[in-house]
Amino acid sequence: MSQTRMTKQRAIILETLRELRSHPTADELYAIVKQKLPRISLGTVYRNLDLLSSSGEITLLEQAGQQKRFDGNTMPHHHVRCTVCGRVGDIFNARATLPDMNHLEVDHFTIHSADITFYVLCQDCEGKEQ
Amino acid sequence: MSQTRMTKQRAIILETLRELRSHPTADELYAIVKQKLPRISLGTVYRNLDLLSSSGEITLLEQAGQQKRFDGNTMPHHHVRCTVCGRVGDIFNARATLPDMNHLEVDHFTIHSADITFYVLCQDCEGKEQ
DNA sequence: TTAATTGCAAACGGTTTGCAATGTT
DNA sequence: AACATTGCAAACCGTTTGCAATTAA
Repeated sequence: MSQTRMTKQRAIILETLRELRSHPTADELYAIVKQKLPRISLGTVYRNLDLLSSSGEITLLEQAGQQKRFDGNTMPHHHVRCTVCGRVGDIFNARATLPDMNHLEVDHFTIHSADITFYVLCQDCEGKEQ
Repeated sequence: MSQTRMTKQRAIILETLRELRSHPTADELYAIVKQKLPRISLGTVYRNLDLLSSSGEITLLEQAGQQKRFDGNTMPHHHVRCTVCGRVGDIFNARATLPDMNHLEVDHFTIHSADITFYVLCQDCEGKEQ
């Protein structure tokens, strides 16, 4: 189990991200942080974002950055996605009652569509855990 | 407005994806399609998946493949994402009543967490439409 | 015949990584 | 002193694209 050390870079990355209302990409955050630490590198930003999201101090949105996946079934349905291997399954008959999310008004936005993804640990990956 | 032509490649890609229960990545689909059309290229698979999802015949899951975005706020909340520019906003107080999706049982899966993303056209992008 | 589509290979862009130097504990 | 972290640059990998040849309409 390796220790983690609080570097100036890590502190400023975390502080900057917390202050922002936006949900920046790594390079957007890099541009902002660079104003305070002109010598910081993009690699350091990536490494810290990685570390901070593993420890739960920040969140990586919607599994973005993963490979594209395609679905031949265009009927409206939801998905389960394994947090370990990334595989995706369908949810047609949710036992839980889910509202119809389409054409809903949420805050001041008119929703075009909604995507609900349930994150689970699939049986294969559960078997491989120790 | 350009015509679209039904090529053997396009037909087999669509047919193969529809038959599959999985939600394959482009390279997984390529490997399967290649058994029927040994000379097909990965580029053709990408081009057709792109075309078929623009026309609504298939679906691209969860905006996967886009850049990673990070959120400094770890309080549970949902998101709106602009389908054009990709920018993401927070939904803390949905007017609509949304169920608590965490620690729910859906089908035979135990849900660890759920991510609801509402897809909208943001005001900036709405202004730029003709 | 026209122009959409293909296979190929090179380019692209976001992310990761190896390494020697630096900084935290 | 030990070793986690950094800056830098190169590598990586999924995806896109330019081009000449092919093929659907």
